[in-house]
Amino acid sequence: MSTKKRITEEALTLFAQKGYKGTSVKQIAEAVGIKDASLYKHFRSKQEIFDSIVALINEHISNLSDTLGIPQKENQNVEASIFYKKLDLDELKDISGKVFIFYLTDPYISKFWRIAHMEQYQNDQIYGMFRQIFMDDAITYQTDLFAEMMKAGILREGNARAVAISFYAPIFLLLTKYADHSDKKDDALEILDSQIEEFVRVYRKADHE
Amino acid sequence: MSTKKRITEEALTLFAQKGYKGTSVKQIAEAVGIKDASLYKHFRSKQEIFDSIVALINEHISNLSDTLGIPQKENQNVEASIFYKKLDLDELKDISGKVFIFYLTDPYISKFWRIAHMEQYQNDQIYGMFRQIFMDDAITYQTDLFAEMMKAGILREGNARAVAISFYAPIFLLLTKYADHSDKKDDALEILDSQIEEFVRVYRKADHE
DNA sequence: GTCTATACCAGGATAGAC
DNA sequence: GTCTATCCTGGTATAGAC
Repeated sequence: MSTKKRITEEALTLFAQKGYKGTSVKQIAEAVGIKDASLYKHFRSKQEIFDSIVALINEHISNLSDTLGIPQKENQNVEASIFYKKLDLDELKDISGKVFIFYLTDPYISKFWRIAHMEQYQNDQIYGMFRQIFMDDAITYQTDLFAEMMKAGILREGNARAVAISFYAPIFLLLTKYADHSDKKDDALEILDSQIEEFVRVYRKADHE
Repeated sequence: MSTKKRITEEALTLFAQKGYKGTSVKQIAEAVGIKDASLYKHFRSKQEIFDSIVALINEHISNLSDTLGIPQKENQNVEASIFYKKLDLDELKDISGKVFIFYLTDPYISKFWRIAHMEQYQNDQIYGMFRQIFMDDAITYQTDLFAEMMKAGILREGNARAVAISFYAPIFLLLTKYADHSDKKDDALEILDSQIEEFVRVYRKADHE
């Protein structure tokens, strides 16, 4: 791996542990195995290292949405997605658990989550990314999904957005609670399962039981 | 107000804006209207100022639970609380809105929320306080409340804890989203209302409609 | 209990040799 | 592209006069 890339990766780890201000360029350089002065041949400033992290995470997340088959942009055509058409409640349960565990254990996502929380009030860019990905996009996606499922007669009729928030908010809370404790992810999964069971119990249409 | 108290208050404001590392003792002193050196007659270190903030918030929150009539400790006797016995779903809606707005606008709570998010990975104490108050205690409280309401026949039978998380998690998500935007609190309230309406629609027992 | 002056150090960044 | 040496700034904290 190029030295430049290694600097970005090590900085990501350190910023996620101790925050931007809590990490010195010397520490980053040490982690890479060079002197701090050498680092300035690759980046012009500490801020520029941070910016490269933002770019790295953006890139990583773009790749993810391809892999997971989950649309990232809100203007994406929901009806066109195969994903939606065939998804029933059991699949919902299954895929939620997988996405949850993924978010909890993926090294980029979990570090991004930590940095976003620490730097949200100092850095508009990371704050915006966090809100878009983990709040706005996630809720929009679930809303569209549930609206489709209501149309398809899988889900009880209702306010799709409110239902989506009811479904997603517990996942968000669990991510907040366990983002830094992936060792306790079994506890988190147990709670998640009972949440989804409760959701299915309440929202599944009678004729699908 | 004593100078010592004023230092704590100004530091609370500044730490909530720019974080612990992002705030210098000079800035705190300026906000108070004294020189930074004078500050050391009241506190022996910057860390000690931070500790006084933790104490201040703890005190404030203790006072709150008296005012709001909401038990803070999990070992408190739930059945004994008058609050529980007479609460029906309309009251739930009403009190949730009030507590939500309070959390969003109370200067101590909102600043505590911000500091807790920024310093959670550097400071075990504030991290623990945040989790206890906004996660564990809140959920325990709601769980006991809903269990009582199920017994009383107000709420549909079910997994009280899962129902509690379904109810509380959207509030938590909204607090996260709007903690620093109390100007947009009307937007937040609107979403909150539709969440509670959806909750009531689903969980209210038929004979109570 | 407030001030001025100052010690001390760490962090970000640059210069220039190799 | 890495190193050593160095600069500069700003932050925490202390000393001592008033």
